[in-house]
Amino acid sequence: MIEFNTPRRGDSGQDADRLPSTSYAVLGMLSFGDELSGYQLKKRADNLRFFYWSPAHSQIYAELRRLEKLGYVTHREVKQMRRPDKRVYRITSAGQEVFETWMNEAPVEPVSLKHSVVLRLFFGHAGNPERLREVLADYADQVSEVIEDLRGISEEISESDQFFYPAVVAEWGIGYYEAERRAAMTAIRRLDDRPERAESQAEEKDADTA
Amino acid sequence: MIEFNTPRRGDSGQDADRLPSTSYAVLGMLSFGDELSGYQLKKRADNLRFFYWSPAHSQIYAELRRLEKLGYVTHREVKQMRRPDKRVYRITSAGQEVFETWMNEAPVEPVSLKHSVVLRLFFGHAGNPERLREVLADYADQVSEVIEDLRGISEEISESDQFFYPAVVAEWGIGYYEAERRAAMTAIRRLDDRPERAESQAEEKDADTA
DNA sequence: ATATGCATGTAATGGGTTACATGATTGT
DNA sequence: ACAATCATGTAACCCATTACATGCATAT
Repeated sequence: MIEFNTPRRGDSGQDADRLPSTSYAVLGMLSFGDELSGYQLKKRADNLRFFYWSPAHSQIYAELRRLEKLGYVTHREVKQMRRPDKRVYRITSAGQEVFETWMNEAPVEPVSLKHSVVLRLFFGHAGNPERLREVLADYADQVSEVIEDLRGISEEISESDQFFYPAVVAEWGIGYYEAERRAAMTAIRRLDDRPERAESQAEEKDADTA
Repeated sequence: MIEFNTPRRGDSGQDADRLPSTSYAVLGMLSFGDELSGYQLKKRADNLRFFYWSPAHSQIYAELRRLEKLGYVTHREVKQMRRPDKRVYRITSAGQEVFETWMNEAPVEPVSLKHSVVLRLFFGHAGNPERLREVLADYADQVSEVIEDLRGISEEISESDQFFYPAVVAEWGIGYYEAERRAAMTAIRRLDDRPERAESQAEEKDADTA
């Protein structure tokens, strides 16, 4: 019988597709066609930080080596006087192809998020309520700054059609962070409005009511 | 001379604080005081999935072993007839302490998110616009389902004061996912409204306009 | 019968970070 | 003079996932 013995990666040396998303992020940044060094790539990756975590520079270099081995990028040594040489990378047509395939065919994955502030809110019973309010307020402030940054970026880029997609993303980001700010503030209000079960005499912890 | 030779992890066998956030998630789930098996813990962790990724079960078991070695949890073997024994874990007072310290003292970190749909939107130039619209619509649908789930959970728990904090988190989640839905739909509208730069004659790709 | 849920774990591998390393240039 | 920026890379580690492994019980 012809049995499909679970075609998993590692079968034949180098497994064609199924790259980690970081690879696609790097490929994507090169998909505009210009040549970029690892250093520049890292800086560009930081622009994605609003909706995608930014890998460490060492990771970018590792990624580039991998992509080159797969034939998706090539590099060229650029000699510079009075500066260390740079190695600029360019996407190959094979790279363009796999990137487009990913764009069009990859399944729609849910966001993966690690929201440590909300995690702390969830476990609010175990902490100091005052401090929790501070944490939330602090978070709301941080978010406000991000919104300002995004508004700035949005204005800069929404003129030119060249940045059409990034502009749409910036708008998305603004909506997202505004929702975060609202949520944090609503949460604070909920904490304030809570009918406290020992208002004045406090000390619910290690007190009599064990 | 008393020199602080960079107290980094790995110095003295087991490094007091600075646990990964997953440890705190596990500790938090045990901070209610009940005994839980690794299996139950995994299921509880899945409830955090709306705002915190859920680790693999093997990771939970590994985490429990680590926490036990640190003295933050203890386990007890529970014999069951006609069923494999279970090992239930309980938080220790040392564990409660470090957890509370984390709750009150940990710095307010920004969310770390990997939004692959937005990543694809950002690189929209490299894909099929029709397909991108589909992806966005698909995402909006998935988000709608999450919202329904959250609404259900919210109604269930918002009665009892016992689930005060989780209820606040559920509300936050609803606000967040509603913003996501709106953002996805706004993005679709932007794509639709875009003044297409070659509407009828198409073929901007590998055509003459190189 | 077969699948699904309960329950626990190990092995292999991978993705990623932090710290270590080096070295020149430009700005303060 | 010192710090910051450009630029590239390695080593050590660790967090985490996937797959492998086992085995009983209940529901379909």
